Amino acid sequence: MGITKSDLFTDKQNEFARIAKVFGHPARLAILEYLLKSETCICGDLVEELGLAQATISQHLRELKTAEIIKGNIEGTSICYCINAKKWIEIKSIFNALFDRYPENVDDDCC
Amino acid sequence: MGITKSDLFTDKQNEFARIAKVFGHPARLAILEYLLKSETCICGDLVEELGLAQATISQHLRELKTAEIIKGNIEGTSICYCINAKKWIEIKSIFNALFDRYPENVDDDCC
DNA sequence: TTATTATATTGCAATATTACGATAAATAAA
DNA sequence: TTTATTTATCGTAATATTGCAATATAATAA
Repeated sequence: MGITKSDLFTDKQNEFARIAKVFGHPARLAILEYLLKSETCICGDLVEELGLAQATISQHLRELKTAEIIKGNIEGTSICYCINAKKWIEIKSIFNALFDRYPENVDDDCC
Repeated sequence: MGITKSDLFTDKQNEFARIAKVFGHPARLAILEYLLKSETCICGDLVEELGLAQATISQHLRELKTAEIIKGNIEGTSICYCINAKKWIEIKSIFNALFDRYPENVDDDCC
Protein backbone atom coordinates (compact mmCIF):
# COMPACT_ATOMS: atom_id res chain seq x y z
CA MET A 1 0.00 0.00 0.00
CA GLY A 2 2.73 2.48 0.85
CA ILE A 3 0.48 4.73 2.89
CA THR A 4 1.27 5.25 6.55
CA LYS A 5 -1.69 4.63 8.84
CA SER A 6 -1.30 7.84 10.81
CA ASP A 7 -4.64 7.44 12.55
CA LEU A 8 -3.24 4.52 14.54
CA PHE A 9 -0.66 6.70 16.22
CA THR A 10 -0.54 9.70 18.50
CA ASP A 11 -0.05 13.22 17.18
CA LYS A 12 3.30 13.30 18.90
CA GLN A 13 4.42 10.12 17.23
CA ASN A 14 3.31 11.34 13.82
CA GLU A 15 4.97 14.70 14.33
CA PHE A 16 8.21 13.16 15.57
CA ALA A 17 8.28 10.79 12.62
CA ARG A 18 7.62 13.65 10.22
CA ILE A 19 10.64 15.55 11.56
CA ALA A 20 12.90 12.50 11.74
CA LYS A 21 12.08 11.72 8.14
CA VAL A 22 13.35 15.11 7.04
CA PHE A 23 16.67 14.30 8.71
CA GLY A 24 16.56 10.93 6.99
CA HIS A 25 18.26 11.95 3.78
CA PRO A 26 21.99 12.69 3.46
CA ALA A 27 21.44 15.55 1.03
CA ARG A 28 19.32 17.38 3.58
CA LEU A 29 21.94 16.75 6.24
CA ALA A 30 24.60 18.06 3.88
CA ILE A 31 22.50 21.17 3.32
CA LEU A 32 22.10 21.67 7.06
CA GLU A 33 25.81 21.17 7.69
CA TYR A 34 26.60 23.66 4.96
CA LEU A 35 24.25 26.16 6.57
CA LEU A 36 25.79 25.45 9.97
CA LYS A 37 29.26 26.34 8.80
CA SER A 38 28.35 29.15 6.41
CA GLU A 39 26.05 31.12 8.72
CA THR A 40 24.40 32.44 5.60
CA CYS A 41 23.75 30.65 2.36
CA ILE A 42 22.70 31.00 -1.20
CA CYS A 43 21.06 28.07 -2.91
CA GLY A 44 23.32 28.24 -5.95
CA ASP A 45 26.33 27.40 -3.83
CA LEU A 46 24.73 24.15 -2.86
CA VAL A 47 24.45 22.97 -6.44
CA GLU A 48 28.23 23.10 -6.78
CA GLU A 49 28.77 21.94 -3.23
CA LEU A 50 26.55 18.86 -3.33
CA GLY A 51 26.69 17.73 -6.92
CA LEU A 52 22.94 17.24 -7.25
CA ALA A 53 20.84 18.95 -9.88
CA GLN A 54 19.42 22.35 -9.05
CA ALA A 55 15.87 21.03 -9.17
CA THR A 56 16.72 18.30 -6.71
CA ILE A 57 18.29 20.69 -4.24
CA SER A 58 15.39 23.06 -4.51
CA GLN A 59 13.12 20.14 -3.65
CA HIS A 60 15.17 19.21 -0.58
CA LEU A 61 15.21 22.86 0.47
CA ARG A 62 11.46 22.95 0.23
CA GLU A 63 11.13 19.92 2.51
CA LEU A 64 13.41 21.53 5.07
CA LYS A 65 11.38 24.71 4.74
CA THR A 66 8.04 22.93 5.06
CA ALA A 67 9.29 21.31 8.26
CA GLU A 68 10.32 24.82 9.35
CA ILE A 69 13.86 23.66 9.99
CA ILE A 70 15.16 26.37 7.69
CA LYS A 71 13.93 29.77 6.58
CA GLY A 72 14.53 31.58 3.31
CA ASN A 73 14.78 35.28 2.69
CA ILE A 74 14.84 36.86 -0.73
CA GLU A 75 18.15 38.61 -1.23
CA GLY A 76 18.20 40.22 -4.62
CA THR A 77 18.15 37.52 -7.31
CA SER A 78 19.10 34.82 -4.91
CA ILE A 79 17.66 33.51 -1.66
CA CYS A 80 19.37 33.46 1.69
CA TYR A 81 18.54 30.27 3.51
CA CYS A 82 19.34 29.76 7.15
CA ILE A 83 18.44 27.52 10.04
CA ASN A 84 15.38 28.41 12.09
CA ALA A 85 16.91 28.75 15.55
CA LYS A 86 13.60 28.49 17.37
CA LYS A 87 12.58 25.30 15.59
CA TRP A 88 16.07 23.87 15.92
CA ILE A 89 15.89 24.16 19.70
CA GLU A 90 12.40 22.73 19.69
CA ILE A 91 13.46 19.70 17.65
CA LYS A 92 16.47 19.17 19.84
CA SER A 93 14.29 19.07 22.92
CA ILE A 94 11.75 16.74 21.31
CA PHE A 95 14.50 14.30 20.40
CA ASN A 96 16.11 14.52 23.81
CA ALA A 97 12.78 13.94 25.49
CA LEU A 98 12.77 10.56 23.76
CA PHE A 99 16.44 9.77 24.13
CA ASP A 100 16.49 10.66 27.82
CA ARG A 101 13.78 8.14 28.64
CA TYR A 102 16.39 5.40 28.46
CA PRO A 103 18.57 4.02 29.89
CA GLU A 104 18.72 4.83 33.59
CA ASN A 105 21.85 2.74 33.86
CA VAL A 106 24.41 2.35 31.13
CA ASP A 107 24.15 -1.43 30.85
CA ASP A 108 20.44 -1.66 31.19
CA ASP A 109 19.58 -4.26 28.59
CA CYS A 110 16.64 -6.32 29.73
CA CYS A 111 17.66 -9.31 27.62
CA MET B 1 14.98 7.64 -10.14
CA GLY B 2 14.22 7.15 -6.47
CA ILE B 3 17.74 6.10 -5.56
CA THR B 4 19.72 8.15 -3.09
CA LYS B 5 23.14 9.17 -4.40
CA SER B 6 25.05 8.09 -1.31
CA ASP B 7 28.43 8.52 -2.98
CA LEU B 8 27.94 12.29 -2.94
CA PHE B 9 27.85 12.40 0.84
CA THR B 10 30.11 11.57 3.75
CA ASP B 11 29.86 8.29 5.63
CA LYS B 12 28.67 10.21 8.64
CA GLN B 13 25.91 11.87 6.69
CA ASN B 14 24.78 8.58 5.20
CA GLU B 15 24.88 6.84 8.56
CA PHE B 16 23.00 9.64 10.31
CA ALA B 17 20.35 9.62 7.62
CA ARG B 18 20.03 5.86 7.85
CA ILE B 19 19.33 6.09 11.59
CA ALA B 20 17.01 9.10 11.31
CA LYS B 21 15.00 7.26 8.67
CA VAL B 22 14.33 4.43 11.09
CA PHE B 23 12.88 6.97 13.52
CA GLY B 24 10.89 8.40 10.65
CA HIS B 25 7.87 6.15 10.96
CA PRO B 26 5.25 6.46 13.72
CA ALA B 27 4.82 2.69 14.02
CA ARG B 28 8.47 2.29 14.86
CA LEU B 29 8.25 5.11 17.39
CA ALA B 30 5.18 3.45 18.89
CA ILE B 31 7.14 0.20 19.17
CA LEU B 32 10.03 2.00 20.85
CA GLU B 33 7.71 3.79 23.26
CA TYR B 34 6.05 0.51 24.11
CA LEU B 35 9.45 -1.03 24.81
CA LEU B 36 10.42 1.99 26.88
CA LYS B 37 7.45 1.61 29.17
CA SER B 38 7.28 -2.20 29.25
CA GLU B 39 10.96 -2.89 29.97
CA THR B 40 10.45 -6.24 28.30
CA CYS B 41 8.27 -7.05 25.35
CA ILE B 42 6.78 -9.81 23.30
CA CYS B 43 6.00 -9.08 19.68
CA GLY B 44 2.48 -10.48 19.92
CA ASP B 45 1.52 -7.71 22.32
CA LEU B 46 2.36 -5.15 19.69
CA VAL B 47 -0.12 -6.53 17.20
CA GLU B 48 -2.96 -5.78 19.62
CA GLU B 49 -1.34 -2.60 20.84
CA LEU B 50 -0.70 -0.99 17.45
CA GLY B 51 -3.49 -2.31 15.26
CA LEU B 52 -1.23 -3.17 12.37
CA ALA B 53 -1.01 -6.65 10.87
CA GLN B 54 1.48 -9.06 12.36
CA ALA B 55 3.53 -9.13 9.17
CA THR B 56 3.78 -5.35 9.15
CA ILE B 57 4.97 -5.19 12.73
CA SER B 58 7.49 -7.92 12.14
CA GLN B 59 8.83 -5.86 9.26
CA HIS B 60 9.17 -2.73 11.41
CA LEU B 61 10.85 -4.79 14.12
CA ARG B 62 13.34 -6.04 11.59
CA GLU B 63 14.21 -2.50 10.56
CA LEU B 64 14.75 -1.51 14.16
CA LYS B 65 16.86 -4.64 14.63
CA THR B 66 18.91 -4.05 11.48
CA ALA B 67 19.68 -0.55 12.74
CA GLU B 68 20.66 -2.20 16.04
CA ILE B 69 18.28 0.03 17.93
CA ILE B 70 16.61 -3.03 19.44
CA LYS B 71 17.68 -6.57 20.21
CA GLY B 72 15.60 -9.72 20.24
CA ASN B 73 16.08 -12.79 22.39
CA ILE B 74 14.23 -16.02 21.87
CA GLU B 75 12.10 -16.71 24.91
CA GLY B 76 10.30 -20.01 24.41
CA THR B 77 7.89 -19.67 21.52
CA SER B 78 7.97 -15.91 21.57
CA ILE B 79 10.72 -13.34 21.27
CA CYS B 80 11.70 -10.78 23.84
CA TYR B 81 12.57 -7.53 22.17
CA CYS B 82 14.26 -4.71 24.02
CA ILE B 83 16.17 -1.54 23.32
CA ASN B 84 19.92 -1.81 22.77
CA ALA B 85 21.23 0.47 25.52
CA LYS B 86 24.67 0.84 23.98
CA LYS B 87 23.34 1.85 20.59
CA TRP B 88 20.69 4.09 22.15
CA ILE B 89 23.40 6.10 23.90
CA GLU B 90 25.45 6.20 20.72
CA ILE B 91 22.52 7.49 18.68
CA LYS B 92 21.72 10.08 21.29
CA SER B 93 25.25 11.42 21.16
CA ILE B 94 25.33 11.46 17.36
CA PHE B 95 22.12 13.48 17.28
CA ASN B 96 23.29 15.84 19.98
CA ALA B 97 26.57 16.37 18.17
CA LEU B 98 24.49 17.82 15.35
CA PHE B 99 21.93 19.65 17.45
CA ASP B 100 24.57 21.25 19.66
CA ARG B 101 26.32 22.89 16.72
CA TYR B 102 23.62 25.55 16.67
CA PRO B 103 22.63 28.04 17.89
CA GLU B 104 25.18 29.73 20.11
CA ASN B 105 22.62 32.35 21.02
CA VAL B 106 18.92 31.66 21.24
CA ASP B 107 17.88 34.22 18.65
CA ASP B 108 20.64 33.58 16.21
CA ASP B 109 18.78 33.71 12.92
CA CYS B 110 21.01 35.12 10.24
CA CYS B 111 18.07 36.38 8.20
C1' DT C 1 4.73 -37.91 16.41
C1' DT C 2 1.17 -34.20 15.64
C1' DA C 3 -0.95 -30.00 16.98
C1' DT C 4 -0.44 -25.33 18.61
C1' DT C 5 1.61 -20.92 19.14
C1' DA C 6 4.62 -17.12 17.86
C1' DT C 7 7.36 -14.84 14.69
C1' DA C 8 9.56 -14.40 10.00
C1' DT C 9 9.43 -14.34 5.12
C1' DT C 10 7.46 -14.00 0.53
C1' DG C 11 4.86 -11.86 -2.96
C1' DC C 12 2.20 -8.31 -4.31
C1' DA C 13 -0.44 -3.79 -4.75
C1' DA C 14 -0.59 0.96 -3.58
C1' DT C 15 1.68 4.99 -2.43
C1' DA C 16 5.94 7.81 -1.50
C1' DT C 17 10.46 9.41 -2.47
C1' DT C 18 14.36 10.65 -5.23
C1' DA C 19 16.31 12.73 -9.14
C1' DC C 20 16.45 15.41 -13.19
C1' DG C 21 15.35 17.90 -17.62
C1' DA C 22 12.47 21.39 -19.14
C1' DT C 23 10.29 25.31 -18.19
C1' DA C 24 8.30 29.10 -15.49
C1' DA C 25 8.70 33.02 -12.48
C1' DA C 26 11.03 36.78 -10.42
C1' DT C 27 14.54 40.03 -10.01
C1' DA C 28 18.74 42.61 -11.52
C1' DA C 29 21.59 44.48 -15.07
C1' DA C 30 22.28 46.43 -19.57
C1' DT D 1 12.57 47.19 -22.89
C1' DT D 2 15.67 42.88 -23.39
C1' DT D 3 18.84 39.79 -21.36
C1' DA D 4 21.00 37.38 -17.84
C1' DT D 5 20.75 35.09 -13.34
C1' DT D 6 18.62 32.56 -9.73
C1' DT D 7 15.25 29.72 -7.73
C1' DA D 8 10.72 27.22 -8.09
C1' DT D 9 7.63 24.14 -10.25
C1' DC D 10 6.05 20.55 -13.48
C1' DG D 11 6.24 16.16 -15.51
C1' DT D 12 8.17 11.88 -15.57
C1' DA D 13 11.02 7.65 -14.69
C1' DA D 14 13.14 4.76 -11.37
C1' DT D 15 13.40 3.04 -6.93
C1' DA D 16 11.79 2.67 -2.00
C1' DT D 17 8.41 2.12 1.50
C1' DT D 18 4.21 0.61 3.58
C1' DG D 19 0.90 -2.84 4.51
C1' DC D 20 -1.18 -7.23 4.31
C1' DA D 21 -2.58 -12.10 3.09
C1' DA D 22 -0.56 -16.31 2.65
C1' DT D 23 2.82 -19.18 3.84
C1' DA D 24 7.04 -20.79 6.10
C1' DT D 25 9.75 -21.59 10.13
C1' DA D 26 10.76 -22.66 14.86
C1' DA D 27 9.73 -23.96 19.40
C1' DT D 28 6.63 -25.88 22.73
C1' DA D 29 2.73 -28.86 24.24
C1' DA D 30 -0.07 -32.84 23.87
